[in-house]
Amino acid sequence: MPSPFTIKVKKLIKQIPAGKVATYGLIAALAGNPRGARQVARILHSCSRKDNLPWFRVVNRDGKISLKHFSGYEVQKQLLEKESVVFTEKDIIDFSAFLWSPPN
DNA sequence: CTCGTGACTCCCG
DNA sequence: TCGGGAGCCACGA
Repeated sequence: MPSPFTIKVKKLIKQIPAGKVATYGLIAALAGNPRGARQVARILHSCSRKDNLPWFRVVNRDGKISLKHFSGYEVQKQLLEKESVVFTEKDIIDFSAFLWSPPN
């Protein structure tokens, strides 16, 4: 039985539409735990495997991919670009255009 | 039950 | 401006 926090995180992630991204901190805050950004990351890692979550739509607060090259970085970038998310030359996502705004 | 481990973030030199 | 250190807390072994 997963904690309520985990449940909410999963639901929120699933609500992110294609072509948009969210930050770990945002998801954590919406799930009721502003300090749980790391847990979001962990949940993504362990749960995306069985729940088919769009983990690639979550990036760190800089709008950058947290993964290291050749450890999923390239894959995530490709998946996002496929959904028309644009990266700058420094591999940063423009939040003013692609940050997901959660419904009330 | 206890312990180690992070796809993070904030704070301070 | 930039880098390092510490806090945070859920999950799996």
